[in-house]
Amino acid sequence: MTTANQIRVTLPDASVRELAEGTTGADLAAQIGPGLARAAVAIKVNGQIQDLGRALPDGASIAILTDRDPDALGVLRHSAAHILATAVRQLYPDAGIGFGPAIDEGFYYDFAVPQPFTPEDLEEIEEKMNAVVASDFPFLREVVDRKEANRRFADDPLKLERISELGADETITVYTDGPFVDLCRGPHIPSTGRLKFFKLLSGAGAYWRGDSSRQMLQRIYGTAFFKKDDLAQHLTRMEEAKKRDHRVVGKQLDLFLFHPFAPGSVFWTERGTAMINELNGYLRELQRDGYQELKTPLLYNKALWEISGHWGKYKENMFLVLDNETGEHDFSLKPMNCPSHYLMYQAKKHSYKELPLRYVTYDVLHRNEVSGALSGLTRVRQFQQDDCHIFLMERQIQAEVHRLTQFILAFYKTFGLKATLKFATRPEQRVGTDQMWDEAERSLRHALEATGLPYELKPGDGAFYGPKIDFDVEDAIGRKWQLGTIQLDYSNPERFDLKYVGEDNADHRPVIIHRAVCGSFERFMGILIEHFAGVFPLWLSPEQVRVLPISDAQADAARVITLRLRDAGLRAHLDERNDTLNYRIRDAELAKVPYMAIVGQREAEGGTVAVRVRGEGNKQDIVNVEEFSARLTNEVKSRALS
RNA sequence: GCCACUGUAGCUCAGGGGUAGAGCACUCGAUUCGUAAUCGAGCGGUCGUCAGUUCAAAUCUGACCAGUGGCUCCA
Repeated sequence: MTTANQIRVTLPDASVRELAEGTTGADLAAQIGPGLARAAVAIKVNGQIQDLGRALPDGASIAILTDRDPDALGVLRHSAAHILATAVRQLYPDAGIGFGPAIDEGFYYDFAVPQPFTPEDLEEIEEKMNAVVASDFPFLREVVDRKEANRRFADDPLKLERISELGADETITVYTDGPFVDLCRGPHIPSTGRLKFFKLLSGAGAYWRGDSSRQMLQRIYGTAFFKKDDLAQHLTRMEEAKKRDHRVVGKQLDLFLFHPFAPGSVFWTERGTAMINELNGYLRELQRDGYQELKTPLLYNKALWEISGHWGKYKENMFLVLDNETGEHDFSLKPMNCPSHYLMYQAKKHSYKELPLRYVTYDVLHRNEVSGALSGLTRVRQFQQDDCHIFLMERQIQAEVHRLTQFILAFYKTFGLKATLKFATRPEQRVGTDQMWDEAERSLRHALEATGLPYELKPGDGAFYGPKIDFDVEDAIGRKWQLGTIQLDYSNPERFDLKYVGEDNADHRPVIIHRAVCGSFERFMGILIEHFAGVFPLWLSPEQVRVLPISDAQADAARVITLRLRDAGLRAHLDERNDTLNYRIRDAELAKVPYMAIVGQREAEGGTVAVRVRGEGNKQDIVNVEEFSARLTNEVKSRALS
């Protein structure tokens, strides 16, 4: 039993400590050791992160967070945002204060100011932040009542709006660091001096509350770390990401281009087209068995979209086409394949024996994205999905989801992409009854759990017609991309009155699964370019071999070799330009060509080539042409990563 | 669509109120070369588009178009 004025807390190693009532996290850290006292950033009390300065409650299980704890980084960054606001308020005393959270890669803060911040402003603000850090102001937490909160933020309508939305039972807290007071739930680092390594990165406009009908605030992005090296590494990684940006690499390697006459639509060069065809070929190969590939129209009468519901919900995103006979925009380019597959399904009577019936289509889709949303290959107006719709019976869902999940994960593995699964449930904007959603979510979740794979829950993130499993992949430099999806749909079978004849000779309603693996070829290509930084595996390389005669005397021999490699199905090119061998080797290395076949006097006479492997420098390997060709075709076939 | 920034030869970029410059690429010539840039010469743009200010605009202003970073949205 604890005596009066004593409390007991449990530490992570399960040991129990008796402390004087009123002991704070900082006191406890100091009791345990001076090293910990210095390293402590915040404290976890019953799983909740709190300030070190708060008194510990009796009976709590606690853990002191040091700068090595990932949770502590969020605290640091959130405090960095406050320090940013502190600096901005000193330089711009009238600036309104929006939100300033920690985010994955750093932090931001939104300000209501009459003029956007310039890069020079950011430098000045950063300097001011350094002064705030040097002052080492403590972060002071205060609990205030609503009246007091309104009084303190009387001059800031953004904060007043936020206060007015807080529930009656919510504790209102404010944090003060030196001259700056902010409405904030915390927690924070003990004092501003703990922020050592940070950098402001950019300014940008951002709507208040993320609502495009509200005022535009000026957001400042920055990042912060506990260790100097971590910050340096992060900045280096940003540089690296910039270098492998698919728009840069795509130009260097001559894969695709854009033109102002077709904003948001890709022109694939010969080399880029070769890659797209490889991707598509691989998908076709994987779906040789059990799938039916279809081609369907691109242009549809609006009657179809009225049934599908897109005319109401999605019209702004559709390219409408004028019908000269009616003078109306009665037609539209399809923004998705689903309805065309339903029409194909409807066209015949189906037996339960055919199910699951898998339709796959690579048709071109058009979505009229707002101009500001377009971005390289990742967001375009015209694209191709590897779109598959599966019509099946409810009792087949589990096996099918299992099959699809394995399929998708195996596909990503070919590229060395690691995937994580997310389960997304009903969104606010949706069609269908709650009962239908209960049913759909239960089946999909059950099927997902039966795969035994770990997954993350994303409530409210489902499609408007059903819950889904999303596949996020992580690329070579640790960035995440949402790619594949498995969506369960009980709604469209109703809308389109889809049926199959059961064993009982009666009509039944199938369920639909929507499935994509790449998402879109365009975006997937963008991701692959950045993932591989242009150094593609052989099977995917736009140019697989470059044949280099050492001098004109070997030009004929080299030409014959090139043709033999092409006959073997390899993308081989001859570089017989009148330039030095060194020059042409450099050129091929920069073009990331996986193999160079160099032909000199000796090779021409011996029916061999001197093989140079991309990135491996001068390591001569003299190989018979047939052997070389076979080696490469095998490597292509295996789709090996390197 | 909204906020900001950017838009000069095929590419990367410099310049900047008096009608444009570099490197690479390209063409030609010389060189015929053994594993990451041979030498020389030449071609090439009216400075995103359209207006306006000015004696004079690529340079200043405005609108529009496109791109970039964000917001919104999303494959």
